Amino acid sequence: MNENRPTPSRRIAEDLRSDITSGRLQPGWKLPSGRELARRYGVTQNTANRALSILAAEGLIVVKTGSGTYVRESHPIRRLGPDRYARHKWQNTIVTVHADDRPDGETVEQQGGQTQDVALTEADEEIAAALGIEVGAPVYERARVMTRDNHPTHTMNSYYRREDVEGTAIVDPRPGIAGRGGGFAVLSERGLEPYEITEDISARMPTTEEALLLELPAGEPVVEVRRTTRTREGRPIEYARGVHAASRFLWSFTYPIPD
Amino acid sequence: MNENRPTPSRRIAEDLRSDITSGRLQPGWKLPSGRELARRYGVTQNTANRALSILAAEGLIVVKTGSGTYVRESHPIRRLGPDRYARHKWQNTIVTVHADDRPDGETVEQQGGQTQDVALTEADEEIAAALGIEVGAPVYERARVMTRDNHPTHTMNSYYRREDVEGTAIVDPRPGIAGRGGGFAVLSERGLEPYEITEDISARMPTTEEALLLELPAGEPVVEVRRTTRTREGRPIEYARGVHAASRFLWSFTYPIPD
DNA sequence: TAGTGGTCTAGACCACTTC
DNA sequence: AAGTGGTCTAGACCACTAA
Repeated sequence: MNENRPTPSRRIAEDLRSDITSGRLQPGWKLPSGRELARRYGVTQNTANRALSILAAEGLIVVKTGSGTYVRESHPIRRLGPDRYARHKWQNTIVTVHADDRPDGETVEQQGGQTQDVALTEADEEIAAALGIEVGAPVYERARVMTRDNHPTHTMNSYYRREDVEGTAIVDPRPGIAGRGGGFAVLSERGLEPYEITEDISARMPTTEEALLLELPAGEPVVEVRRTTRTREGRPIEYARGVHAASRFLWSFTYPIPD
Repeated sequence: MNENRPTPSRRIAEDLRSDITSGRLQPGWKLPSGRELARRYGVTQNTANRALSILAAEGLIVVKTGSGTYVRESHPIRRLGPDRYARHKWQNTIVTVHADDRPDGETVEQQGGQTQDVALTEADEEIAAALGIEVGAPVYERARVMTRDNHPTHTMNSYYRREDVEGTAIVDPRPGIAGRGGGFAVLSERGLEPYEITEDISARMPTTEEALLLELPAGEPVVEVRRTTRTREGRPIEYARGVHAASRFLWSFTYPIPD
């Protein structure tokens, strides 16, 4: 099947798409209803709906069932660079347990919140390789869901060797500890000062669970970030895996050209 | 509408999905046909097809019209890091014009090829900002489509200030010049040695044109890379914008934690 | 309660691939 | 020629939203 044979639904989608990209339909505006499009183009409602779902899969519109379909509004995009791990942001952090009376440094996450779950589990192959331990070895998992303006934006699951964090605030299941820098501060106190980070970045479509958890509209991919943190000696102290709603973030790296 | 109400099509999709993730259906294997599923589940072919298109949108299967649907096979993933720009890869490159008699250094791109289009055009806002010039100023655009095993993997459009590359091999429309390092070598000869790179990385669904050009299956997002190259003095000499098939690449960055 | 998107059945045809 | 995915009409019902 020629992927671009003009079928009625594709023609309708095309019209609407050009209305959107040209600005005739502004972000946030409501599109004609499926029944209205059906009437206008002399097709079935089913066919008109198909046109809408094409645009939804492209991420151009957002569907609010029962209400209508709307031109997608772009969120402000957060630029993520190495700075967000900067030492001065956690170096002098007093590790408190309650989110409310945290002194400062957490203005980084302003307007943001997070849930937290801590569990002792076993290292799978990926975690084991990253932390330099055996598969099945006990690791602490700190699972977080970050939110912004009351909507989830990304998850971040950190893994630590058991002996590295046993008894520390990291393992305290109460929320509040270790926003961005708390974990690093705790590790530092333990003599495991973070020195180097490796970030691996890739993108894919979300699983159904992720789509639900992150409230992703149809047509929104996710970016997967795998982060390994090591001491100056190269000893891995944290492995983290995060899933981000793609439209809300941008990763930025600046580096000198290597020899 | 509850996004997870179990409808017939979703139930079928769910069954197939678990067959795939569990390994009962191996990558490359053929799924039951729509008509067969319809018969098995007692639904319309239309409904069965809908189930398949759900999986396609998730990127789990690949559809070969007229032949069948198949469990998606994962490509080998290329890991992209700063090394690919390393000086030794282009420092001593003799800039030849024909791809065939290139001395070496291009083993980097083994099994790969590229098309090339050069044009003199006008800087849009984004390009102008990156290159530090006025909007509408003349820039050379070098548009490339990279292929691997005869399939396109990504595009890369580079932009240069006109005066920087006028008369150089970069502007020669014949293919062959400037695979990875050629452009850098030429700029170096002009006294504009690349020193620092900034890469901005984001992901989204492809436009219809991109999907066609990159032969993207349904449910494959793209990663957009914006690269700015500067001299030691901070003078921008190249701005490039690339679109990558997400499933074929991974970006990796290692850096010390900043202060 | 009226309007919205979402989904379904039943039946049909098209373009493509495979043999 | 048989089988495949893709799409369509016609008509129907459901769950949800908003007034």
